Amino acid sequence: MIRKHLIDALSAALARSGVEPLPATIEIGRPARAEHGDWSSNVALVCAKVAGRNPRDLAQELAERIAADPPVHLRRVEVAGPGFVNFHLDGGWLHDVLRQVIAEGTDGYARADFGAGTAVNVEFVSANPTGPLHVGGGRWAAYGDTLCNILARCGFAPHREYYLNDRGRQMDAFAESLVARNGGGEPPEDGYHGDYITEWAAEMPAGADALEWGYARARRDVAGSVARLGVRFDTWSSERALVRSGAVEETLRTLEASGAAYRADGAVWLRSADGGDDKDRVLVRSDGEPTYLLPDIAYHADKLARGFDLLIDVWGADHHGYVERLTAGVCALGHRREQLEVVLGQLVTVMRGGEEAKISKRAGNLVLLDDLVDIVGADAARMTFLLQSLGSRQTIDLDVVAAQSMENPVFYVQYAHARICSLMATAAERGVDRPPVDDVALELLSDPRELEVLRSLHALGDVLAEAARERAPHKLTTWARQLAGAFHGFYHDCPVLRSDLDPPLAAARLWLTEAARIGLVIALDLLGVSAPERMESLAADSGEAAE
RNA sequence: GCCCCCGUAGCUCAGGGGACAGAGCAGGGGACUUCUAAUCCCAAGGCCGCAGGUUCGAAUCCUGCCGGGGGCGCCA
Repeated sequence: MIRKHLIDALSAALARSGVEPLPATIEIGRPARAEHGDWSSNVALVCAKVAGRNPRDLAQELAERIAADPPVHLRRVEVAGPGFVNFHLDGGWLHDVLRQVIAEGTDGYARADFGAGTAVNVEFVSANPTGPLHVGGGRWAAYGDTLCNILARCGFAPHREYYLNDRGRQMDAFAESLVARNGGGEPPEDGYHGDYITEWAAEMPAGADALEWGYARARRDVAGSVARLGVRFDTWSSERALVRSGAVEETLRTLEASGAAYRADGAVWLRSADGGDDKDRVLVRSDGEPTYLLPDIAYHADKLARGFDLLIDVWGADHHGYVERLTAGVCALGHRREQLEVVLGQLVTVMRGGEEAKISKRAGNLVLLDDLVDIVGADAARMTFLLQSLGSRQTIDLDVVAAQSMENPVFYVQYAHARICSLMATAAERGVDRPPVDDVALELLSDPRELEVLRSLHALGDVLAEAARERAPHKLTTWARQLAGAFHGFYHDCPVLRSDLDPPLAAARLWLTEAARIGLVIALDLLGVSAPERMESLAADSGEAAE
C-alpha cells in the first residue's frame, strides 16, 4: 500500500523532471537507520548516469517535487548521502498495516498469488527404504514441507512427493540381511548390520517375502518418523512400479529414437555431454541392467506427465554431480530445462559424545531422527532444521541439543504466542471492552515498541515472497524470531490491561496484540510448529521427557 | 586436476549491491508488590578468510589464492 504511493510519487517526480527513459522499476527499501527515514529510494543514484545529472542534484529536485505534492502519510522528504531520497512518514502508514492485518486475518494476511496456480511437485527426503530415517533426513523433511507451505501461501499448488528406490542391489542386500537375521545368522558382508535389522527380522512373519515385507516395514517407519515432524507426503512413488509399468523401457526407446541415446561398447549411453554434462553417461550397462539414471529420467518424465509445471528436487549435496545428467535426460525427452529445479542441501553432521557420528545404514551406526525428536520434541527439532539456510552445513550435537533444548529459539517464539493468549484470556476474564478496530484510535500507538511490532508485521509479505522465490524457508524462521522479539519488547514496555491505562489506548494495544498473534500464527503454521496457548513448565521438560 | 557449497563477534548462525554489519548462546552489569522473568535493558565483543577487479556504493557481484566439507564409476 504505502510502497505503491511512494513509488507513484517518485515516478511522477521523475517524469516531471524530464528523466527518460524512466527506470523499468523503482525500488524503495527500509533503511537500517531510523535517521534515514521510514522508506528510502536510490532512484536518483540509479538514474543519474543516463539522465546526465548529478545524483544529489537530481535527488534534491525529486524531493522538492514530492514535497510540493506529498503522498499520504508523508511528514517530510530529505536527500541524504550520495543521493538517497528518504521519506519520513507519520505513524499512520503503520496503523494502516494494523487495520489490514486485522481485516485479512490469519487466512488472508500476507497471502500472495504470484504462484498463479503453478502445479509444483516437490520431491524430498526420498531416502532408500532399507531402514529408519536418520537425523539428516529430518532436515529435508522440515525444509520440503515448509517450502510447500510457503509456496501454497504464495499461490502455487504444491505436491509433496517421496520417491522410493525399492529395487536394485541395495534392496536385495537389505532383504538378504533380514533373512539372515531371521534365521539367526549374520548378514552378508555387504549387507546391513544395524540393530534395527535384528529387530525387524524378529517381527517378520514366517514365509514372508523379505523384500516386500522389508520394503513395507521401512516405508512405514519413515512415514511414522516424518509424521512426528508433522510431514505428510501426498504421493509415495515406487521405482519398481515404474519399471513394471513399462515407463522405463519406453523412456529408453524414446531416447534412442530421437538419437539422444546411442549404443557403444555393449552399453547404451545418454548424450549428456550435449546437455552440459562433463561426458556421456551410461543408461544401460553392458550386462543389460539399467543404471540408476535411466529409471530416474523415466521417473521425472512421469512426474511431468502427471501434469506438474515445475519439479523441485531436494537433494543432499553429495549428489550434486548427478544434476547435469538428469537434467540432460529430462531435456532430451523434450522438456524445458526450467521445469526441473534441483535444490542442493548441505549435509547434516551429527555429533555425539564429542565426536562426529558417521552415518551409515549398512554399518548400522545410525543416529535416528526419532532419537532427536525423543530428546528435544517435535517443535524444537523442526525449528532447528529450519534455522539456517540449506547452503550451510548443519551440525547437530546431540549432547548440546539435549542440554540446551530449553534455549531453542522455538520456545522464544511460542512464548510470545502464549503470552498473547494469556493476555487475551485475562482481558476476557476482566470483561475488557474491545470496540471494533475501526472505532479505535489507532493513532494512539506511537511508542517505538508498538511501531516496531507493526513494522515487523508489514515485512511478512515481502519475507514470504522472498522465501518462496529463493526456496529459502529459513527466512521465515528469522522473521518469526524477529516478530517475537518485537512483541516481547512491546509486552515489557507497554502495558495493555493495567487498570490506570486510558481505555482508548488499551483498546488500541489490544488490537496490536491481536495483530501480533495473527502474524505468529501464520508463521508458526507455515513452519509446522505448534502455537501453544500456554507454555508447559520448565521443570516438566528436562531433556528426556519423550512423548 | 575438474565441479558444487561454506568461511561474518569466543561459539552457532542471519544478512547475499545501499548509508555506521545483526541475533542467539557463552561471559560482565541491571530490571519481577504488575498482563507469565522461557522476558526485557545496558555494556563489551568484528581487517565480514586474503588479494585484486567491477560500481556512485561491495560482507554481498567477478577473478585468483588460502582453509573446511562434499562430489567426480558400465555403484546407488
